[in-house]
Formats: sequence, C-alpha cells, structure tokens
Amino acid sequence: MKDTSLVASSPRRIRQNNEIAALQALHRAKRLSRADLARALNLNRSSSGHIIAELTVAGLVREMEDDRSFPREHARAGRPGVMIELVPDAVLFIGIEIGVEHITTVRIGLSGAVAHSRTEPFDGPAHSAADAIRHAVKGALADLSPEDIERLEGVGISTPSQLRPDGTVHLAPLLGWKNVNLSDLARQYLPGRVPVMVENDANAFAIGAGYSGLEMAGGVTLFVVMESGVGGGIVIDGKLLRGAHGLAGEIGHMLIPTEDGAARNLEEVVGLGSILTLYRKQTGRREASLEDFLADVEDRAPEAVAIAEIWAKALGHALAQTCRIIDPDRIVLGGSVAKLLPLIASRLTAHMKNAQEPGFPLPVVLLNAEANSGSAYGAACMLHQRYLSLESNRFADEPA
Amino acid sequence: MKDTSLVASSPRRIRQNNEIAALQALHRAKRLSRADLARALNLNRSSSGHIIAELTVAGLVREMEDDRSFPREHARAGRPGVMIELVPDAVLFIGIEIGVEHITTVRIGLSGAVAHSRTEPFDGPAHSAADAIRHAVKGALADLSPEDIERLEGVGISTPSQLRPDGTVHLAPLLGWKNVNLSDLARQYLPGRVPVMVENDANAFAIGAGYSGLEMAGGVTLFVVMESGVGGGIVIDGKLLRGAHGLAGEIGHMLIPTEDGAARNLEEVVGLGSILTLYRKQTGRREASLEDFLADVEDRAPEAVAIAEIWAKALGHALAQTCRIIDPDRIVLGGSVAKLLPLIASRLTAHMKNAQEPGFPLPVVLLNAEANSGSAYGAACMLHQRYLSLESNRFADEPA
DNA sequence: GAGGATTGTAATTTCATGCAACATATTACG
DNA sequence: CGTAATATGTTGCATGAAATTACAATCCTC
Repeated sequence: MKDTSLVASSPRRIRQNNEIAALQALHRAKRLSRADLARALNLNRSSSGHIIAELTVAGLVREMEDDRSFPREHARAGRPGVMIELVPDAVLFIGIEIGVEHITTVRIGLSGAVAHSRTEPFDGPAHSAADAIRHAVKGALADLSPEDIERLEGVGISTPSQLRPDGTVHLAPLLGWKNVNLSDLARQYLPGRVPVMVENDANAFAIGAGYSGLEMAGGVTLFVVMESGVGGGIVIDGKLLRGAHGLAGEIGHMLIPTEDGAARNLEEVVGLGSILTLYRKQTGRREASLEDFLADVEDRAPEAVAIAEIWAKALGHALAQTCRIIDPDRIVLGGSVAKLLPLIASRLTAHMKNAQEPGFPLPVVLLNAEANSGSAYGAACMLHQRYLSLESNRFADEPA
Repeated sequence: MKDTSLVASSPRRIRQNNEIAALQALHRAKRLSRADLARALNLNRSSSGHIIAELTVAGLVREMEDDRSFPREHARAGRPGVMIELVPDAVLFIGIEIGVEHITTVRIGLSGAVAHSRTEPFDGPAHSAADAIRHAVKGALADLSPEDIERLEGVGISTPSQLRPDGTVHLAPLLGWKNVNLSDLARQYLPGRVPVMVENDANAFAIGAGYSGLEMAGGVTLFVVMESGVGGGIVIDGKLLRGAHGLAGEIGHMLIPTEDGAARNLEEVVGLGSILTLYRKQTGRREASLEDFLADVEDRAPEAVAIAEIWAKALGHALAQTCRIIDPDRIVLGGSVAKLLPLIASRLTAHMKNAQEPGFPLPVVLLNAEANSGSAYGAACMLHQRYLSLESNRFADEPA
C-alpha cells in the first residue's frame, strides 16, 4: 500500500506529520520547550504550541514538574521555557526473542526506556512455531493489566531465521521451522489493532544497539553480534538495511582464508564454540568458560593470547573486506565474545590495516556493552520506531 | 543545514512538495493525465489541476498535442484525459567526466534524455586539477547559447577519486590530485545560482545506470563497472549509498584467493589489463584486442575459454562475498569487460552458487548495455535527481 | 529597580487541499 | 442513431493548519 513516490500533504496530514516530527524530536532530546521545538522543526512558536497542546490532550506528552531539578545550565536571559517530555507509560511495546534455548521478553514505553525484562529457558527446536508463538505471546501478556493491554501499541518478534519480504519465515534451521507466518500466529492472541513485526535476530539486535545509544548518529553502522553464531546488521541513517532477503549484514558466513590454506566461514573461526574448543584443548581444562579465557588473555597467558590472535586476524580480515563494500562510519561489536575487543583492540586494527591497502580509511570499532541490548529489545524498538513514523496507526483509527 | 528530522510542511511548502511529487511521477511515467496524477499522488483531481496549472506557467510541463498518435490502448468509457508531459528543454543539466585519458561531456534535459554528448582526448595526469576543471567546464559551456546557460540548473563532475563527505577530493591517485575542492574550482566559471556536485566515477556510473533503465526499481542494486580498473556502487531504493568516505561498493580491491594460494585484488584478476595480458600470452598475438578475445570465447577456443573461466571464478567469488554483506536484489555489470557476461553467464552463477552455502538466495546478474551509460551521464543524472527533490533551488530563489 | 531578552498565548490572515456540482467527451448498448 | 453510463477537467466554497502580529509573563543583567 505504501507508494514509492512521496505522498505527502493534505490539510490535516500536515498536522500528523508535524506531530510525529515533534515526538521524534522529543525522543532524541529527552526534553524540549515549546520554543526549542519550534526551532528544531522550523516552525512558528505558535504552531509549536498548538501541536504540543494536541499531543497533551492525547496523553503523549506533558510538562515537566521537577523543572527545578535541572539547574538551568545555560542560564540565558529571558523567560525560561517550561520543558515538555514524553509520557513514558502512555503507550507500551513488547519485544520477544525466541531463541534456541530461551525466550526473552522486553517491555518499553514511549520514551524507549525498558520497563520490564524477563528471560526463561525454552527448548526451541522441540516446539512447533505455533506452539512457541502461543507460549511466548501469552507469556508476554500474562502479567499485563487490562489497561496495559489497552495501551499496547505493538509487538515485535525476533527469531534466528531467514525471512521473506512479506514477513513470513522462509527457513529457520536452528529451530527447524519453515514457511510459517509468525505475524499471523501472534495476532491470534492479540487485539486486532496491535501491529506485529517479525525480524531476524541479528537485524533486531542491530536496531536495538543503534537505537538508544549514542550510535544513534547518522551514517553507516555495521553491527556484529558474536555468540555461538556470528550475525550482523547494517543501519544507514537510523534505518535498517534489510536487503532482498533480510540477510544484509550477515557476515558470519563470509569465507576467510586460514593458515592451512582452506577457506572457512568466519563464524566457524571467531564464534564462541571455536574459541572455547581451542582454549580447552590448549589448556586441557575441559570445563573452561569464556570468562576463564578472557582472564587468561588479560594476564597474557601465551596460549590464550595465541587464540585471541587467531580471532583478531580472522575478524580483521572479514571486517576489512566488509569495509570495502559498505564503507561504514563505525563498526559496533556485541555479544559475549565481543568482550575480547578491549583486550586486543590494537591487534584487530593492525590486522584490518594489514588486510587493506594503505591509505584506505578504516572505521572505528566500538564495543556495545549496554545492558538493554539484545534482539528482544531491538524487536521492541522496531515498533517504537514504527509508532513514531507515518505508518503509526494513531491515524488510521480516526475515522471511527 | 539539512536537519536530520523530517521538516515538512507549512501552508506553502505543501504545494512545493506536491509539485515535486508531480514532476517525479511524470518523470517515471513519461505521460499522465491530470486524473492519473491525482490517483498517483492520492490527491483530489481539483488539486491536481491546480498543480499542473502552476507547473505549466512555470514552463516545466505541457499538454501533449499529438494525442492521437497514441491510439488509446486501453479504450475505456468516459471522457479521455489530456496527457501531460515534461518539457524536455525547460531546464538543462551538464555532466562532466574527467578521466585519465579523456573528458566526456553530456547534456540532459528535464525528461532525462541525452541532448548532446561529446568525448575528447585529454591527458589527465599532465594537468593540475584547476587546469582540468577550467578546460572541462569552459569546454562544456562553449557551445551553449546565453538562453541555454539561463536554463542551466546543475553541473555534475565525475572523477576517479576518493572524496570527503564535504565534496573535496581527498586523493585521486590516477590523476595525481590531492586535497582540492573541485566544486569551488568549477563554480568560478558558472553563474552562482548553478549547483555543482562532485562524485566518484564508479558511484556516478551506478547512479546513471540505475536512473534511466528499468533497474529504476526499488530494492538494493549493486553496479559493477569493469574496465582496466574495477569499481562499483550500491543503489538502495534509487538512492546512492556513499558510505563514510564515498567508497561503498568499491569491490575492485576485495581480496580473493587464487590458484597459487596468494590472495590478490579482484581488479588485478578480472580487469581488462589482466585479461588481455593472459590472452596475448596464450595466443602469442601481442596486439590482440578485447574484441578478439570475446570472439574466441564465443567460438569456444580452449585458451580463451580457460581465461574466461578464471574470470568467472574470481568474479563469482567476489560477488558471492558481497551478497553476504548487502544481500542485493540484483547485480548489474557494466564496462567493456562486462561483455563477457552473456557468453558465460551460467559459469558465473555456478561459481557464485559454489562460493555460497546451499539455500542462500542469489540475485540475478544483468548486463548493462545501454548507450547512455557512463559516469558523465550519471553525473548529470545526479543533478537531475536533485532538481526533482526538495533540495531544488527552484524554491530558494523565490524571496527575490 | 529599570531595561533587555525570551517564552507562551491569542487573534487574524493566508493558502492549499477536499468536497460537491457541473459541463464535456467518449464508449456501451438498445 | 440516440440515450445511458463513465470518466475527465473546471469552478466555487468550506476546512484546517501554519505564519504573522501583538501582548503578557518571567527571568537575567546592570
């Protein structure tokens, strides 16, 4: 239904457009006076006032009361403005991650802050898609009051799967699912009004990692999440690049050369499994954990450092190749294995430089260590983002 | 100056927005009646009429006279609409490609069709940037009447160089340039009103190849241009992905494994130089041309086929790796070497499948054989695209 | 405490779109 | 061949949102 051409404009659509812009500006800035908003949107103060008046009666924004708590850092002359903020619990978004071993559920409010988070063990491959969705969605709704459900404005679902453009799961090898429409399954347990979105777990992670942090900056960002598997996502100016089959950014299966001459998948070299296998073999400690390994690297134990060097070389090669193609502004690493980064960041950049021609600019490589990352959070962010866009169904409801 | 937030809408901006949408729709559809336009833009017929009235007095569109020449293919009941079209020579855009050996100049009109094209030999490395720009721009303006210059709405410049985000040349190794602002140089010879844009030649080619053809479709398209060098560009939903340093899509320097175990640049294997060197060595004909080689491949001469096989394998590997990262909907090959594609397309796809895991979807690989490709054309298209967008300075002029 | 500066609000104006009605032009059908 | 049906283009009017202007309120500086 969404036209390719820019379909803007009608007398009332303008207001909707500006209200959305106002909400987005408030989301970014946390708090803004009416005059600030007018400047940010190139609007007249008068119009700005009308807009926030309408948003106030809608219950989405409010004047901040504890104005005094912010001691007016830039104390300029003139009457101070009253700060406006989003009402955090005006609406509610749920993000669900169905993994191979667990289900994680996250709730966020209009401000994007996490209101609740829960993880439970779950044997994914043992369940059908229908069972898993029923269990996950009903579980997510269980501790919600009727008023909460009234405020529910979106449910996002993240799974380790390959999706079609229409949102159906084409293939989820780790879960054994195939050709199922998770949206339709989930909608059975939700009010019809509530929008549902499904996304690949790596892509959802990328959205989440780029949504709250300071990486919200524009440009091209490559997110790489490293656990037992290695996935990734590309975010361009705050928008996810999905690609033709939702697989953009999946660098885990890039071929990289190894010492023995054979080419192997990146994820087979830098994934958690490979690292631990090597480390356990080297040390003989069959129960050694990632934390043990990290501690050894920090202490510069030779075996551990050698493994970290392999890791850095393989990852550096893959990232350098990727830079050739998308030329990112920054690369953000996440997942448990990424904790290696601060220990050998200089080796990684050295290997990247090495795999690249001299003079080719390289992006910064950052570690994402935020607590509220994870693809469940990202799935919730997707719907938060949708709500703060023209696709929001705050408008479709009006003809009632 | 361009805010990151969506700054739409004021009472008059709406009209500008809709006029632009109308021009874009007319550009895509070639001809549209007022009622067609109203449907395309979700507008009322009345508003549509007002808009094209305003565009008509501005001289940008007109009613088609030879209405009869189109024998009404879908003869439905009802009064037939009068078709509206863009006035091709209402405005003028110039694209200039400064290469290592030649300068190409292209003029296009509002409809995007090429009005004029000229190529002259030019020894790029022998000239400073200032000299080259002066020569190229003055040459491009030489055969223009004063009225033409009045209608000039943009000049695009394409060079084999690495650009900074602000449009200055960071480094142009083939030309020996460094740290020059080509826009500023070019503006000296142009009316101040005329916008100037500078772009990498591979990116400009990508824009041009995706602008007129049917590849104008949405989604992700990877364009690869293969001459002596191998460059490329990525177009997402009609917009160029530049990347942090304008180097996105430059797959020519990807490392690929070769038979002898050493990794080499893609462009050193599949570029024109490598192919001809191999072919000349194999056949002993030191003056053999690319056409000779292509003819031999078509005749299935064993030496030629073997070289083509190397080409297909290397290219297939690189494209497969690229698909892992950006998951394109389609790949379009251009440049003289791309003529190999139709001869061994099946081998290329076989190698791509081979370098990819089973089940991973692969995009179609197409050949761009259009006459009006080339980065000069693409550079002109950039300005055409800009004119049909909100950045157009049709609006900035008004306060006069 | 006076003056300057900035904010929020109200009244008025401007202007593009939507709506409804009508004249017009062509096809479909008896 | 004439009437009905259908679609287009135009006109006048209503609606609604933002710009403009003016004004009161609140704070800082001197």
